[in-house]
Amino acid sequence: MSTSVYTPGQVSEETGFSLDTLRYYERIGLLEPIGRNAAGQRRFTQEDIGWLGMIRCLRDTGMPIAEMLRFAELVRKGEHTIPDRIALLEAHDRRVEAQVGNLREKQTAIRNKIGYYRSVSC
Amino acid sequence: MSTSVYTPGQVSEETGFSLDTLRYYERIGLLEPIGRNAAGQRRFTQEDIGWLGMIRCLRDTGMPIAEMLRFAELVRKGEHTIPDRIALLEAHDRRVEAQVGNLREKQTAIRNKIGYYRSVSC
DNA sequence: GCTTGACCTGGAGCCGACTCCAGGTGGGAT
DNA sequence: ATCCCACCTGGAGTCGGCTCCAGGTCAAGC
Repeated sequence: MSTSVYTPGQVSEETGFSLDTLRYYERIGLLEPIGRNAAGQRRFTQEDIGWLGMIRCLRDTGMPIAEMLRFAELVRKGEHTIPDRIALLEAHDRRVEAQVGNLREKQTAIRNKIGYYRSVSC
Repeated sequence: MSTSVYTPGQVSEETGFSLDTLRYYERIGLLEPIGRNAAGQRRFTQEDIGWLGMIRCLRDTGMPIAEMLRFAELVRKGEHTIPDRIALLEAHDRRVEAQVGNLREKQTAIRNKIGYYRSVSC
């Protein structure tokens, strides 16, 4: 089993994060220091990519970076923080739920507006 | 029928926009110039409040201010822009739909993660 | 053996959307 | 009368989250 690694370009391609964003995330500690080859270039592992997938989920659901940092720290501190991680993710899940609810509600209003415009213009 | 007006404080209370945000929106032209009393203080009409409700919907569903400005201009230009307004709102509605879909998808992943953590820690 | 292109660094810049500030005015309740 | 509080203005500041830049290093293909 080859311990395959990925170049920044490949990771950017795969995760949708820009090269700058990947470097930025490493700088602020959202990613642990990424491994390097002899020339000092980053080589991401499968695990890094998995973690970036998690980051992607949290970002896309509106979690601020500050909170993702807290989550990252919990992960680093080891297994005994799993209950805390669950709590954090559950709280976030509730916010996502609320977000969807709010979105749906506002969407209905927008659709009503469209309907109104249609009734006026026809 | 009294043409009732509202103070900035009341409008802020009712719409959830801060006083500064209300002034900001007027400055950038998202609100038309708000009426004033003798002392130069703003007095919002029911219509202003209705428009702010629309703004609230669009903001909360992620429309950038630049696009709300375009919409505001259409509204100002009169009835003949109604088809354009419909088009704009429909495009936005599609984005909202996509947003909800993405949110749901990511939420599922987060819930799976929670489930995984539970399976590990129990 | 040279070019090309992907990568490196530290630091500055940008963008959207507010938010705050200083210094000033006016009006209603006590 | 006086106090206080809500309001006013123009302009500066903040914040989150990237994004860009200059100047440099390697590696591989032609």
